[in-house]
Amino acid sequence: MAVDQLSRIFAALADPTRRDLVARLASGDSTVGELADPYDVSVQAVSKHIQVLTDAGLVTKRKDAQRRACHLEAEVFEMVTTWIERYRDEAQQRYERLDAVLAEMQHTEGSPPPLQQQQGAAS
Amino acid sequence: MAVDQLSRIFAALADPTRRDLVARLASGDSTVGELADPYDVSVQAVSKHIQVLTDAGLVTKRKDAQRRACHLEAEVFEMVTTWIERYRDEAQQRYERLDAVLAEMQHTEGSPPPLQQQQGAAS
DNA sequence: TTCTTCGTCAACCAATCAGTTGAACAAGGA
DNA sequence: TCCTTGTTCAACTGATTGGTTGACGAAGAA
Repeated sequence: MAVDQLSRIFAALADPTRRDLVARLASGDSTVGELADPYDVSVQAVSKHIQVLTDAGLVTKRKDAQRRACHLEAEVFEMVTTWIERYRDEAQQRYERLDAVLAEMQHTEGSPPPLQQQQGAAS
Repeated sequence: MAVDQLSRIFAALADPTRRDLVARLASGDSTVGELADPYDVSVQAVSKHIQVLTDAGLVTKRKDAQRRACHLEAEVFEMVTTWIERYRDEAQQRYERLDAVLAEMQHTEGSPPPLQQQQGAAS
């Protein structure tokens, strides 16, 4: 495999159609045809999207006559959250070490932090 | 290019080099030159990677003479974890419901479970 | 002033991607 | 058996991406 699984997962979730497929699969397994129905692209295009999700390990398929029942493998999400939380926590701890004023900024989500307060990089 | 921020974040993190940049920025702010140093690609290529991270809102830049101090905006990660946890939890709950359904179906063993019984909140 | 450093912009190239259409295949139903 | 349905495969197209090189602007150093 040329690309690691984490890259495939992120790349798979970077597409809004594929995120929508994941969202719908989270509420129940579906066949390719059912999944393709709401979109105004071809079934083949949706089949490709599902293949991308499958390659990333996010979806598995089960044979059901001619149909393919698609199932969301939600455990794979752990790889993403584990990766993110590692660096988010690291950055957060750096924040807290840096300045108590900055620590308060972390609670006010939504307001962009001013750059000036990040002086003195920890390098 | 009307791509939403969540798509830009996932796309930005889909590249191993960019994830490495994020990892390094998590432990401290750095200039573009410092960030570019370890890789054997051109500075321009790394500058582009940083621009992708900036467009996704993951990195901000602060002017420092000719240098640009890059800073990781770790709060943006919340968008990702929020999205993921929503569907992971949903799938997890469905899985538990499915377990109950399957347990009940073990009376009538012999036929594979039809898809319809795995739908939690479809209709 | 001129030189050097740092970073970005512009143009280009090869590879990948998301979509298309048409064909093939597998399985049930007539 | 043939026909229909569900899905994938193959080939193609246009857009995007990750890389390159060369040139440029901004700012400190000589």
